[in-house]
Amino acid sequence: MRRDVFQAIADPTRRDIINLIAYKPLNLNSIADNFEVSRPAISQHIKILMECGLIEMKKQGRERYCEAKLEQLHEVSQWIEQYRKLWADKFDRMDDILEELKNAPPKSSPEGRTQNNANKA
Amino acid sequence: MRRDVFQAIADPTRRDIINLIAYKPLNLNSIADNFEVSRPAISQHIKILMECGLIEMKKQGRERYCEAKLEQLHEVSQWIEQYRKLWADKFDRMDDILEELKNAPPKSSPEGRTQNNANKA
DNA sequence: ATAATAGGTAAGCATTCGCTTACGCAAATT
DNA sequence: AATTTGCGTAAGCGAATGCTTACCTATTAT
Repeated sequence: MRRDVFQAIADPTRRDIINLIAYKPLNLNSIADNFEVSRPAISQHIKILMECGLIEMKKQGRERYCEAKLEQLHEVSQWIEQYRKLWADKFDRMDDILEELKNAPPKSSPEGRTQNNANKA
Repeated sequence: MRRDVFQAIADPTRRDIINLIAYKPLNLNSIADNFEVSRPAISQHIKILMECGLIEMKKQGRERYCEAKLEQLHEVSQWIEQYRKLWADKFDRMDDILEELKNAPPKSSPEGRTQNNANKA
């Protein structure tokens, strides 16, 4: 039972769930109302999303509010980011921006980050 | 048989394959040499990566060189990007950059792109 | 021509996935 | 107290996944 963010967002229903609660937490039944599949199916998706940290549950009476905690997307983002220069300028200016980032001093970040240090291309 | 980029990069072996050939194309056996699993297993992974456009094959004699074509990662990147402001500043300055992008006029892009127009948060 | 090499693909198999129905329990309603 | 509502989870099932072995066709080497 692999459980990582890449796996979690591979399922379209789970991405839709994230879409749905990204900006406003919802309880489980409200989420399930937006889908064709059964409530238990949604419940299982939510469980997976929780297990890799993309969702947090706030218990409130008998309801469970699901709140998106998308920090973990960073892992995916980073993996893609390392290749961005191989394709990005076809779509946007992001690679220029990244170049700037590498050359400019950090703005508001203390220690503890070893970000753009190993870039071997 | 769903076949999309999210699904394709969900498998760690496939991500490793991409890693391996991102900067230098390799033929299939050379790729397979880097993994524990059998050559056919790798061949099947390559097939999947090809089917969603992340890899192209250049036939060269009896060898097939696999070349990474990572443009399709854009789809994943975009999906994540829309939520970046919900978490990014915990890790880097990207959200500031995105704000700048929205306010600044485009640098080297003509028409035909409707990028950062709908951002409802 | 024969053998070796590169690699595609089918068949089979164990495991995982996504879903359903069924059931259970706690909180809220009546 | 009894019922309803919200939700977790087990069991079961078909389909998909990832792997293997076996076999096949092309290209290259001898």
